[in-house]
Amino acid sequence: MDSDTGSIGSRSSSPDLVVDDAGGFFSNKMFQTYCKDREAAAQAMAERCPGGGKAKTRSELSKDEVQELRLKVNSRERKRMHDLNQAMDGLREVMPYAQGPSVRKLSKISTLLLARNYILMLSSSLEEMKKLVGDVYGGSAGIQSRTAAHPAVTPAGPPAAHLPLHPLAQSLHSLVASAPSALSTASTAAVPSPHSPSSTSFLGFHSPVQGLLKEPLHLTSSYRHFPGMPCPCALCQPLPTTTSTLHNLSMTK
DNA sequence: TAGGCCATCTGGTCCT
DNA sequence: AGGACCAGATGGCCTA
Repeated sequence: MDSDTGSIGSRSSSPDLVVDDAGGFFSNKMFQTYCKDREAAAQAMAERCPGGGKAKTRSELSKDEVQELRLKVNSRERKRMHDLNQAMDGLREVMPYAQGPSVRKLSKISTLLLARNYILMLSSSLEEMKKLVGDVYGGSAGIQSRTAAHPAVTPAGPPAAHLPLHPLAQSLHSLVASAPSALSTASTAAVPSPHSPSSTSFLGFHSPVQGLLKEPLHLTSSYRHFPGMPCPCALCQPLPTTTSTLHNLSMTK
């Protein structure tokens, strides 16, 4: 009857979720108020004739069969939403946003906006990095010879991953300090996120073409950048990288 | 208490 | 026909 064996709702505060015998998820109160007896009848019927027998049109279905069908559809929809929430959690995990028991989870809309902005910021940073690398290597001959040696790299420069981290971090720091504000200044258009105030530092900036790199980047107080000191912030880690470093960053409300 | 966020149910639509 | 997807409705929980 119920194929929903997915995870429990991702909502951090879902105290009234219970798992029924069939693996379905119901709110306690909804479960109580939502025709418990009818569900039992549907389950009993499902047990009696699990195969369903000959197909009937919907108008031919009995009340119990309609109810059973309804429960089945509900279960599928529930599973679909749980899968969606799982994907959303996966997205949250790779976001440069503090995670932990003391930190409220990003809302869905905040997660999506943050993800978009983060991607835009990374793209912008990558472009800037390419320019800087091009400047470092200077003459076109050098670049051409290197490019020939590494056919996969773009003429703009070798992949960032091939460079030592430190210069990269320095470049990023200078980039970050000099301008951008992809991550800051939540515009009035930003979705209000009262439950995750820190997220606003990443929300609401305009497209990189228009708004990126125009205002100082307001890193959270957790991301202090000191000259010569290794920096744990997300921006200073080689990309792509594991997200564990991001996970360890904690920002309390 | 209002507002935000969420899970769930439900009916409709589209696709296979 | 069945399933996936979507959007609206509803009600619960939490916070300012």
